[in-house]
Amino acid sequence: MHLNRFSSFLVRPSIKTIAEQSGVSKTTVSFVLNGRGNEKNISAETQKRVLDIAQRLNYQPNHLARSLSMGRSYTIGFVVPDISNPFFSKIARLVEHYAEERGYSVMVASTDEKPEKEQKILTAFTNRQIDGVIIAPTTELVSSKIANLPMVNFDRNFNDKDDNFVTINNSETANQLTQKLIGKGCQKIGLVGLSSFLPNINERIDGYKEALTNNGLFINQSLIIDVNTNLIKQDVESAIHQLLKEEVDGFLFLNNVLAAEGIWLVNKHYPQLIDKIKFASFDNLDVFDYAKPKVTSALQPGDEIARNCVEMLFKQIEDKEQSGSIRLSTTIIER
Amino acid sequence: MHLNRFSSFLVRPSIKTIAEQSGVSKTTVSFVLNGRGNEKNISAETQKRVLDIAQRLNYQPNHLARSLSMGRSYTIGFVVPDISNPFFSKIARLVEHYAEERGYSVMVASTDEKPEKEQKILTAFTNRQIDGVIIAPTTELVSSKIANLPMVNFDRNFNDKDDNFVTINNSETANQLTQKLIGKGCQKIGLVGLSSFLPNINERIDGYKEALTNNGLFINQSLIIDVNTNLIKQDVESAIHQLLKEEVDGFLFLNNVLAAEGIWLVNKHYPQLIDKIKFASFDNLDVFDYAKPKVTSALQPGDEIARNCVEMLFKQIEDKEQSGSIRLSTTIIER
DNA sequence: ATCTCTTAGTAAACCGCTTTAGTATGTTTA
DNA sequence: TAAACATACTAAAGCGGTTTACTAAGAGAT
Repeated sequence: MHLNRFSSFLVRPSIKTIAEQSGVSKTTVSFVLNGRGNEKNISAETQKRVLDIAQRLNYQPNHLARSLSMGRSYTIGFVVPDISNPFFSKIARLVEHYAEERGYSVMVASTDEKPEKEQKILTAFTNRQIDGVIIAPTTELVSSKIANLPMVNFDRNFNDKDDNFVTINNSETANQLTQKLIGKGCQKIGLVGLSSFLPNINERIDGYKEALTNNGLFINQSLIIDVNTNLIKQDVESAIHQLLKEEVDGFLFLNNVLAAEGIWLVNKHYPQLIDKIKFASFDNLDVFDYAKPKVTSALQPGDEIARNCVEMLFKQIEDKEQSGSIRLSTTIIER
Repeated sequence: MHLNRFSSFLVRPSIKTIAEQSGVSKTTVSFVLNGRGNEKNISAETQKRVLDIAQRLNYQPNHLARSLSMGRSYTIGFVVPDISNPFFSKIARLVEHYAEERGYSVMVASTDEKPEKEQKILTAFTNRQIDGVIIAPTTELVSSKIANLPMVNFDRNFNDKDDNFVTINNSETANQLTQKLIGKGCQKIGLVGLSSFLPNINERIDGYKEALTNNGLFINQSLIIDVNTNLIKQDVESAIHQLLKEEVDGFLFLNNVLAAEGIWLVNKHYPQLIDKIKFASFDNLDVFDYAKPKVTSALQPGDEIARNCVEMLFKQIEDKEQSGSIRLSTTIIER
């Protein structure tokens, strides 16, 4: 055994310490501290004695030992492509909040949209015995499914079965955003998306196409651009140039990162066009509130997403019950 | 013992399983799997046999058991006021990255600037036996210091001794930002800050005052406003009204949240003034790049902050060595 | 022929908790 | 007056690892 960091001058009290000092067995101490004293017929005096001593020693349970013994760590994982993306960090905050309410802690990690990194993270987390994971996956997660880890997907999903999945009405939202642009007079709308192999992104593209068709506009494949996640800066830049060469009069960005980057580039390279072109974006950003140009955006219900994810996960962990999928509505913010 | 989630149909192999299947003791398996086979005189054949079987069974170590035994969890905590604040979430991402490089996982939590919540989080984390914590504290953390948990402070610090602390040159940066505003013709600069009991905030205020004095401008206390963290929206709104009543021609915001809120409000209530007033903000926001009005901001070196925090923490954890404080430089981005 | 070294391992304690299957004593009930 | 029951507790195994202190067998040195 290694020395732990307390042993040199201060030993963290364990239930053994309490047991010795109160003259009862470890078993009794464990029962009392877990509030099972009455159920287990421990007399009131003994219970009081144990509790007093625990308090006096400022006893804190070793959660690791507890977890090892119970096969439950009361810790969940939150795995996303990039925790510094405001969309994800807002949800992280809320997940943390709802998890804490139930005594769970949260480990986070970013996958960078890389399947190998995702796999590594999931392995590290399951080895740490997390009880479940909330994830915006980058790939199919087959091997973790096999390991039978309770899991809730959000934002995207690769399973054929729409199990344990929290998402938004992607195609409808894209349809509405496109409709707004058309309503503002746009006739030629460029779409800047990414990772079009992601189901949620595909739905967004479908919504966009639907809106065009409904309004008698052409679907022009050269106006639909798929950016490489690993080359966002460069790819968005060439997308902007290309689309403006095609003389688009509106942009639909499929997420906040693309929108922020794209708008910045239009500002930089084509300031004369900035007032003539309309912008719409999936995901809201706080700054859209005051920044120019005005951007029409789709606000995802972060709080509901987080709450549903946590609830679904706990349903799996605690009740061994699977959930179906939930599709939440976005709020279109017109500016 | 509870059944763990595998037991119904699939038992996770343990070193015991490997030991049985390879006909050696648990001890030997442990040595081999930890790469100490040669050191411990385990023959090459035995090592190969053990490793092969481990691989075939797809053995994954139970990190909890390991941690319990070793008194080390290879997990650290990252505790900030609000993980959804981009300043913190960016650092979180980097901390996660540097921690992962060394095989550590990261638990995060938000304190909401509330000391009781901070204390609860720290208790939950230490009970989970984290090896150390990187924290932007809201209070003095006396009790955790007593528990002897390796800890690195960043952004702010309440200890008299400047130990294990990563920060930026607050007063110099505030001075420079103020100077920039003056250089743009401002004569009456309103300061919107918060939590002025925080040492780092105080330094920023000092820098602001210094710049005024150096330029022969008056320090007017009624232009220095302290916002209540729990009432940011309301307080910033009244601050803006009050300062504009005083006819300020420049704003210095002491962090990104205040800046975003303040600029939005000026835009909303005083659009006619937006081009006449100059804005400067501590912390950069991506949107400052393209948003109007132009904001001069101080970019904190997130990567260096994160790297230094992680390094300092590991110095404490692994080498039992304390570090002094590091003060990093910001980059002023003029717009 | 004995002593010492090296090689190749292993038994068992331990980390701190939970839980099962008891025990011992007194109290009812038939 | 023995059997059944309730009360108040406990010993010990187990979770899955790590580590210390040994053992047993063969090789080399004296």
